[in-house]
Amino acid sequence: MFYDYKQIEKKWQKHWYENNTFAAKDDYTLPKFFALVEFPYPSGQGLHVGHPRSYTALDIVSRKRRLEGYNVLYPMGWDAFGLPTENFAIKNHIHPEIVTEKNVAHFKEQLQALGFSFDWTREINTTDPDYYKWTQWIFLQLFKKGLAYKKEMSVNWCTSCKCVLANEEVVNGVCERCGNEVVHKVKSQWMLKITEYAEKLIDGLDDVNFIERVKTQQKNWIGRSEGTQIKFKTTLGDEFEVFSTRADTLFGVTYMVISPEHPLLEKWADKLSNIDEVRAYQEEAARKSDFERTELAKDKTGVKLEGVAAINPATEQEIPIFVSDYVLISYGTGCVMGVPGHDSRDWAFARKFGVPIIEVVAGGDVEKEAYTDCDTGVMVNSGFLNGMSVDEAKKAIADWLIERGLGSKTVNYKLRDWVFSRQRYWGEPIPIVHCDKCGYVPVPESELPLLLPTVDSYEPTDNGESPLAKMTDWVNTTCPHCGGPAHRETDTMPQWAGSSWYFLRYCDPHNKEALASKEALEYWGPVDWYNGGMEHTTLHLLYSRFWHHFLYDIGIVPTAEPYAKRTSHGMILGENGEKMSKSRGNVVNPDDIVNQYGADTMRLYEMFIGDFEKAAPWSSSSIKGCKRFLDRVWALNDMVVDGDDYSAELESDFHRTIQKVTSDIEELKMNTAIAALMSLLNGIYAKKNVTRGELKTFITLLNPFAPHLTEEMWVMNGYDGMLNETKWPVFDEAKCVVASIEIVAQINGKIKAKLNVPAEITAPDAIALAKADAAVAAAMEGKTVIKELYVPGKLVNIVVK
RNA sequence: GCCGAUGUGGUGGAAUAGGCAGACACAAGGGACUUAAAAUCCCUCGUUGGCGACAACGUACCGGUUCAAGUCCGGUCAUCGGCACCA
Repeated sequence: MFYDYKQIEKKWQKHWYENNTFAAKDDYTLPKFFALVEFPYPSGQGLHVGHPRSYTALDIVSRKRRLEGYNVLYPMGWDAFGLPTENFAIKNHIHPEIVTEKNVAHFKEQLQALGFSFDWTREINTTDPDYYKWTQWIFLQLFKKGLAYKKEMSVNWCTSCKCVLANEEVVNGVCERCGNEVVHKVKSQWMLKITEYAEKLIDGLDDVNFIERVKTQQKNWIGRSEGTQIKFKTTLGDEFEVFSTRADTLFGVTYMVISPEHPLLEKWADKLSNIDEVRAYQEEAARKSDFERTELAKDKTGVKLEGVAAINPATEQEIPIFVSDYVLISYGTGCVMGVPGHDSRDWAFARKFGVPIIEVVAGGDVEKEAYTDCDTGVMVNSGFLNGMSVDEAKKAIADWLIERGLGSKTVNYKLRDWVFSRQRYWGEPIPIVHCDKCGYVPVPESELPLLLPTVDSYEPTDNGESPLAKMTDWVNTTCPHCGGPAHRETDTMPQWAGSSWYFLRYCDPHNKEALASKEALEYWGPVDWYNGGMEHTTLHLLYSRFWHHFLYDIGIVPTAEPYAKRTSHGMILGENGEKMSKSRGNVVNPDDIVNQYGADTMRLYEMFIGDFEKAAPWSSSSIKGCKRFLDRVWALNDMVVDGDDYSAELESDFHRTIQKVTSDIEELKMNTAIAALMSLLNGIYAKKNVTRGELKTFITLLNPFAPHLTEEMWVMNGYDGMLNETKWPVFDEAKCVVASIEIVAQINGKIKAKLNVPAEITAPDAIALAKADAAVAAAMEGKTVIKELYVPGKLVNIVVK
């Protein structure tokens, strides 16, 4: 009988949705499993075939865990604030709320058409005031603890989005989203002190089960480096500090460099005879965009300060000070010591500006290039450090500096504080009021949510203010503290705000009193398994870990780390092996696939496509194999014979397949799990019939992958209850082995024969059997046996000469 | 430049802990069924040589360890991802 996937899939999707079949239970005594996938941004383009790769994988894990008796929470929601919706609204003069609503409805329909077992009773939306009330509440807690602060600073400004960007959103000097130029602009911005959590965010990685590349990427991004902070006196009688990881090279310091933005330049201004030249250089540096700084900056520029010099504390010699933009104001102290002999940037600078190069670590040729090796060199020209290794010298010089009050051990991070303001409309209003008398005052918690007002135009202003700034009725308010006139903050939060805690809301999504009840958070937290894209490693994943650590510190959540386990899926590429994009014309639309092959085939194919963690190109012909497999499964309906047991010829195959599918799913090796099921099906076909017991196990194993087809077959064949309520099959280890196995006989590692032997055969018997084989005997003819070995279940190898 | 990953047939990819390389599929070729096509079913399918049972070679490249290497070690090349003047 023909398998009508369109009708069958729709039927079950409706049934599951109307009956809340996959709703998590509120019974907190059951063993729990919280599976999480990144909730989508509901764009106008609809679902991408990349989304279902992640969603299907954890859907499979969730469905299996339910059959194993877990209380599973597998939720879904909408990360709906954000620029594309706002830009669409500007262009078409439609309120972003209406656009969002429409997009969400479309996404939801598409997700349901794929048969995911999401708990739709817990659906959330970051733009819902009942939700963003708590986003604002968390911000206020950060503010109260001094972790949210406003700062006049140079920010990344996207000229096209007319909006500031976080450092993480600037890619190769251009805007991550639109690809347009990013320039520096001094603006007053809300900042979150993520740097205060740098250490905890590194240490926390030891307590979680994240795939290694996520851990290393986060560690590199945070960029911890240990070194020494060293004081240098100047000829003007004052002093300044530098940070160095190579304090051992102090005797080789022949100049200093300070960043063009450094405040010391102002302090020294009237003492500098070439101040005009310095000012011109500062202006030039400020004009450079990030793109110019990173792409064109390999050639060193700079100006020597006339009228001030530094004193090397080790040699007590005067050394020149330069200003140069290769030193960043935002890292370390904004000043560095120049060691041209042992740092390639300093070497290039020294060569260009004629600064002497001194060798202090022997082993290279500092006339030709900087010698940066720390492992093998020996200290020279370095007074009391001479003869030491680099490591010994680092310790000795640090002690020497500390004793004299000239230095301290310091740790620096590449991580910067998080720029949290956006001059845009479609985001959570920042719940702060500015009062001339009282400064920045939080909106009282009782007044949350601070609703986003309706505006006439969503267009950002050219002077860089949010469209909210034009809403004077809304902006002008009274100070919650003194009652005097005050105005509201008009910047909104970045898109990352709502997604930094959304998983907590799933635990208790309708709670009016708290972001979630304590009991719910204690039962469900932490997320047991979180799968998502690598592109979120240094953004969403880091931000949400930061917020969760903070919420832990103020006693809201039960663990410091939000996610016990993190895995990552590879991208699905276009058929030509390139990234899918409209401009390349290689986009595959999930709706078309569901229409043509059905959801079960789509799910199966996305899991069979290859290694889950690797990128894989879409293939419109390979998917046919998956459809063919499901058609063959359906055809089992006509092959059923009585019998609750496995047939003798397939018994061990069944046990081994259960074993393999069970473990493969947990390791996200879906492709080999499916291959095992295909092999088993081929075995059933060879036998030409299937017992009721065999069919039951087979469709239960296949159920997480192809839930509609298997549920229908379950009902058709009259098994008890529903398939989604049955038990996951168990295997018997003893029955996984077969009585007779095939081993190979090798001479000097080359295969000469294949032998059928009993599984329990002893080594001497196996070797004797091998020797009895004609081909083996022929190969041994006239040779001396040196060694004989038997690898149980695998092979016999006879070494001869 | 630094950090990480990857490299296997025409294609996607398999191969616990070093033990039959190419599972499972796709594509291709041949055959059956059919008026025909689609669908389905059966066979072949790493390369070279041979009519042939068979032999030699083969997991990016060079070398090493081992009875045995896709897998371990040293080096080289290529591709992808991340970071990139971070002192």
